Formats: sequence, structure tokens, C-alpha cells
Amino acid sequence: MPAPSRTSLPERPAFQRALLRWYETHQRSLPWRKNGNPYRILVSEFMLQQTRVETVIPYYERFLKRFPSLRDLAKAPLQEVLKAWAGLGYYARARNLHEAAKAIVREWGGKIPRTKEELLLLPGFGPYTAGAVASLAFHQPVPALDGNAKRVLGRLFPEQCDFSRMSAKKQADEFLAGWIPPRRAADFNQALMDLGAMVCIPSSPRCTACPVFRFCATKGKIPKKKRVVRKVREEIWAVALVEKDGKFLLHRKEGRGLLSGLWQFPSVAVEKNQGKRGNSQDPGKLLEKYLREDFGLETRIKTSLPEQEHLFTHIHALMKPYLGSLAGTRPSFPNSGSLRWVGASAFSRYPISTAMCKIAALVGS
DNA sequence: GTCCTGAATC
DNA sequence: GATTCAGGAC
Repeated sequence: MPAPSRTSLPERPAFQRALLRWYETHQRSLPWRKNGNPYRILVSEFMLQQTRVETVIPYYERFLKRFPSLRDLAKAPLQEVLKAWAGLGYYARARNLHEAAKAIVREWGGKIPRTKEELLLLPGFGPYTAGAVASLAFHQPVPALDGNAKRVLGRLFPEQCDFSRMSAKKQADEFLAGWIPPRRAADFNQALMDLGAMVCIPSSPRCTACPVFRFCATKGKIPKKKRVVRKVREEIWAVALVEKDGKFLLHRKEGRGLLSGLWQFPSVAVEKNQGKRGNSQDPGKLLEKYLREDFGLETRIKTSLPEQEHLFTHIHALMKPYLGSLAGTRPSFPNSGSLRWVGASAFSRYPISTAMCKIAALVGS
């Protein structure tokens, strides 16, 4: 393969010195940076996928108290892991982290693999997370390009690191590999990310505070970011608050889709174009039908409660909550694995999404 | 395309 | 109050 282009680029040692010197005095003080513990770094990197530092910190602290070691995490039930994750979003990350911990115990004797290639084989590890753990925890000289670092490189070296081009992604990775000081890989990668977070910010970068301004090709000129037009679909969810003796029916969502593994009040999607040609779309009736067919429960859905809205990346959900009760003469009282009667004060013992917490709040929690 | 949430900004 | 933004893996 051709060597990365090194023509018309700054002296690497000078660039590295400038960046590392800045990092020594300006680095962010983050809980997972305190003692270089690979497990703590691994947990933080999973939480930091698609999630901002300030959001992660309280979850991180609680998670580490609950699962102090990789083996603690590996032997815990998924439900416990999800409970510690509830509210943080992107719950596949929690599943992947749990699966990865189990795989590391099973296949690596509980020792986190040290190389990017080995880490990439584990669930939930993509190029960034594998590079981050390999470099930050094990000081391997490999790239770890998060959104911040990509923006920094895209501005510093737009020719070599044009991340708008798909084909250039690999090229940029190889380019960066040649710039990592072999003995300071962790500091160098973190310096790029911190620079992106604090100085080379998305809009109005603070170029006067930049330690590598003299190496920068664009001098803060913001490259036009491609507008990501994502289409959001509107959904209406009928949500059943079935009450019995002060307890409510909770249901664990199965599968691998949206909010799977988390507990919710039994819900069904309602067609939007209701009312036309009498296609029975009364939310209450739909819920009764759903509860009867899927859980064998005869219920009476009654009062409607105030609608709640929740916005996901790709779904704009309007939740219509209804109070209901059991109707059958037989006391059907399912407390199976995925169906429970739970008092409002005990909701917090279950992993419940932020969306469903809005519903839970209606009946006091 | 699917998967989430909270903060920033209009 | 509604929209945008920020952040990776599969």
C-alpha cells in the first residue's frame, strides 16, 4: 500500500509537542481518566458512544459503584445492567457492553484484549471504541477518531482527512497513524479529542486559543457540513395503565428493536387515519384486544389521561395513556417473567425508558 | 436505516 | 414551543 502523503505538512515533532504541551495544562478532568484502569475506560467509552460527557458522568459513577469490576458486570443479569443504564438511551450499548464483558471472561480469561484488532471482534466495538480502549487503556499507537477528533483533523488537514468522502476514511486513519507519538498514544489521542471539545468546536472555533493554529490549513474556516435530513415518522401509542390493588401492569419488551429489554406499560401503535370507514381504531378497544390476545387478560379500559409526547431520533411518538382495570371474574394474576404487577413506589426497581417514565409520573412515582 | 436523550438554538 | 445539534455501532 502507498505510504501516507507527507508532503507539505508540518514537522510532526513540532506539531506533537505543541499539542501535547497544550494538553498537559488544559486537559479535561474526567472520572475515567483518573487511574488508567482498562475496565473503567471501557465502560466510559461505551457510554460515550453518541452521548455527551456531561450526560455520561452521573451514569458512569453509579455504574461503577454497581459493577466495580469486569467480572461483576459479566456475572450480572442483563436486567441489572439495563437498570443501571435506564435513561441513558441507545440500550443496545448496554446489551453489547454486557455481552462483551461475558466474552472477555469466557474467551480472554477476564483480561481485556490489548490490540485494536482483537477488540474489534467483540460486540459493540467499532473502529472508534476499539481504538480508544487500545490507545487510552493500553497505550497502543492506534487512531481513535471520535466526532471531535475528526472535526479537528478535517480542519487541520482537509486534503488528507476529508471525512465527507467515504473512500477517504481509511486514508485518514492511515494518515493519522503516522502522527501518533509511539510512547504518548493515549495523551495524543485524548489531546485531539479535548481540542475538538474545547477549542476546535463545531461553530465559531476559538482559534486564538488553539495550540496548533500555525499548522492549520483552514484557519477556522468552517467547512460546510452536509445537512443530515433524517425523516421522522409520527406514531401514536395507546398505553394501558391497568391497575389492581394499587399496582400496575408492567411488561418487558422483547426482541432487539426499540427499547427492547426495558419495561413498559402495555402499549400498542394506533393507526393515524382513524375514523375512516369504521376501521375500529378506538385506542381503548385496541388495548383491550391486545391485552386479551397477547396476555389472556380481560380488561376494561376507561379514563384517558393527558397525552404525553416523546421524541426519538426517528420517531415522534404521541402517547395516549388510559386507566384500566381487570374485568374477568377469574382473578387472572400473571406474574410471569415478562409481566408483573408493580406498585408505583417500586417502578424504580425496573429499567424503564425516559418515554415511559413520563407515563409512570402520571400515577405517582 | 435503526437506535435515544438532553442541551442549545431558533 | 419547535427544531437542531451532539454523539458510533450495526
